[in-house]
Amino acid sequence: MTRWLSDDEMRAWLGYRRLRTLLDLQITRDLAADSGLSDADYDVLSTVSAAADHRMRLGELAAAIRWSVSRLSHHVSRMQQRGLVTRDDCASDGRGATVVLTDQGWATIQEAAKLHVASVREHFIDLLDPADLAALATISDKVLAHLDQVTPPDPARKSSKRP
Amino acid sequence: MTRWLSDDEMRAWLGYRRLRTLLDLQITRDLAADSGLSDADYDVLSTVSAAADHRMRLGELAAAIRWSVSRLSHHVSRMQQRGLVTRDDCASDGRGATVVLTDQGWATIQEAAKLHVASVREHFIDLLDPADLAALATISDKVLAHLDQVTPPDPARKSSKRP
DNA sequence: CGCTTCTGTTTGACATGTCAAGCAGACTGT
DNA sequence: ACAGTCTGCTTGACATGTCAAACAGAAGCG
Repeated sequence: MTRWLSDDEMRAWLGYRRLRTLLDLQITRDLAADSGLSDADYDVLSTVSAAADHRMRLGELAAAIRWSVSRLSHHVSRMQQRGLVTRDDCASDGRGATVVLTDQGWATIQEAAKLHVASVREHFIDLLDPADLAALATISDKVLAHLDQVTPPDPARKSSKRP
Repeated sequence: MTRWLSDDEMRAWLGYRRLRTLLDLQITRDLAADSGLSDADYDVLSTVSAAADHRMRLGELAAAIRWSVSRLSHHVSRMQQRGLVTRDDCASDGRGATVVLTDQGWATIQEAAKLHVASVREHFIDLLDPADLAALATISDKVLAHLDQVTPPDPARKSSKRP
């Protein structure tokens, strides 16, 4: 009954799996060594720094980086301790919380971004030729299009399969 | 100074990043729903089940799935509680611990594997054509070859860069 | 208004991962 | 054989992630 993976399919799948494991490990390691940031920190800082005024509603931010709101709330508390961000009340909504980059946070992410790009180039992008990059983009487009259907990014989710 | 990513490079990198995030999420979700296993559980069970006699030294197992020994030790304890594996003394080395699949563990992984393959096909492999699969294998080969140099799989590691 | 319900966020309890000891059995050289 | 060291594993303290409950303000409605 089960359609097992052929050799080629297995090679692609295991390749992806191992790539994911080792590449992420390496990039995380570099990031920590170079800038003292975790991947999580980097995601938060880079996303907020791209927003107008370097500030963003907590919920929006969580959605942007696909985290649970609770995870973000905890993590922002920790980053706040370290002086990277601040929490601010939201003018238009009394319940709201706004995450704001501190000066230190801004300085940190600017420096980190440079080193991070270097790391990404060294361990990934610069190893690939244009055809590889194009193929990768194609692959992710295909898969992401499918996943967006299965689990809509935000509208009423009813998980078509696996109830 | 910094060589930022071009549009194409950025597309490939972000595509990979998002792919990794969402695909893993989906597959993890399926695995939990279908078989009550976490990714971690699956890695352990499938690796041990592939070994002779369904048993494996703790250290070897840790190396095979690229975990720290400590992580594995903790996790095996939890899986032991759930009746999926057992710990056994090692005949040839008094310090050694051997992880052994229980009957329940074996039954579980066999069932889980079927559903897992289906999930991998549905959300990934079956979405790609042979050219995509080949490209993916090429990409991971290139990157993994590089990473193996930077951080040797086990021999004396001296981390050439970033001291 | 005053109620009910909804929403955005926080919180606490608990699961899982990491790091640095701790420990006991194996190995080595004298 | 035995002191010193190495190895394989376990443990405990702590960091981070998840889930469900608790809240307070916003919204809709009689």
